[in-house]
Amino acid sequence: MSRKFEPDHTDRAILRLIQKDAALSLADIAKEVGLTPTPCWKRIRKMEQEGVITGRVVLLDPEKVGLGVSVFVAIETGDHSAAWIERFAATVAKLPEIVECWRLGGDVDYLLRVVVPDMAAFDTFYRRLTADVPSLRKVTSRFAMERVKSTTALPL
Amino acid sequence: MSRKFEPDHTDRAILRLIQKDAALSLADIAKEVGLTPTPCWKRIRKMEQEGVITGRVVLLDPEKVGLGVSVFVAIETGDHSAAWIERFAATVAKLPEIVECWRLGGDVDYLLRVVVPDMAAFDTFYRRLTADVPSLRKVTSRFAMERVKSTTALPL
DNA sequence: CTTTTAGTGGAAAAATCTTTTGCTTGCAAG
DNA sequence: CTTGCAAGCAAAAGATTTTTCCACTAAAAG
Repeated sequence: MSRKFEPDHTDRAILRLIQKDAALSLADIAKEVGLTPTPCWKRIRKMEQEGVITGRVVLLDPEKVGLGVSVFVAIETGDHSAAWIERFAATVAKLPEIVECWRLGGDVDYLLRVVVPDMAAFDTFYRRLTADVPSLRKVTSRFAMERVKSTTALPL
Repeated sequence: MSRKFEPDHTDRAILRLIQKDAALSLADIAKEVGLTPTPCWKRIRKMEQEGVITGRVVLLDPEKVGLGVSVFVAIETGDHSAAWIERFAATVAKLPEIVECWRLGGDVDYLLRVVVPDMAAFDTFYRRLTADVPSLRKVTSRFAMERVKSTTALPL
């Protein structure tokens, strides 16, 4: 499952470009990587089919849409059963404020990033989370003061 | 600076759609939100000009391109001077493995997410980071075992 | 040595999508 | 009233994407 794809130099050049700006026309991409639009398009289509490219999305300015508050929530659970994990995953999937959830190794079991309009909304979220998920041993919330860097572009 | 934009119901519907799939044609978006392509296009262009939409990007499967390891690095600094902060920010901007960097309130000063191919690469990164940045009081690295959820779509 | 086949690229045509233009309507300020 | 936006629609114009078909190369097969 999920066999690796071996992008060559040109594939990587294409990916580097469209990871930063997916609005580039094929003609522009082609010129940049030294090809014509057709082979460029074939490479991109192939990478989409192979699942290397998982999607094209629009990014928003959180402040501008009134969602300027990001909170990191570190969770330690007291229950590591499969049933608990499943339930937790379901809750995470259900709550749209949770934009990221990682299972970690070490002292912290899960790390979430939660996006809300303000502190009051976070409180509402927090109550819902702790009400929905049983056996939370320790929950630590840290508020983001500043987004120093944030990119969706992987270091290719 | 960065005045807020007040998207109406239709704007929000458009944003919800293209946050998930920016490859949708105007005709599809228009049909979905109950408009024709032209006003749809005008709304999108306006939101781009206003800075609500900050970009269009392609997302990749990290595993497929051999960047399956994400590490969260929590940093506590011993120096809170403006000079240190500036230097730290410069280093963060320079290192492409750092895909996210947040300044937090509370015990942890900064939280980074670092993307690398494997543990060895993380070690290389870690040495470079600690060599480049002075006055790090405490650095805690936590490895991601599983990406339970990860979306670029804000909860509109 | 050929011959074949798979892989990669290119030019041009076809199909589709984006962007512009011009017109219409509704509504509110004067 | 009527003037002046603001928002939407349809159709035309302009680009871009996608297809089709062909050429070239290198490596495997005969």
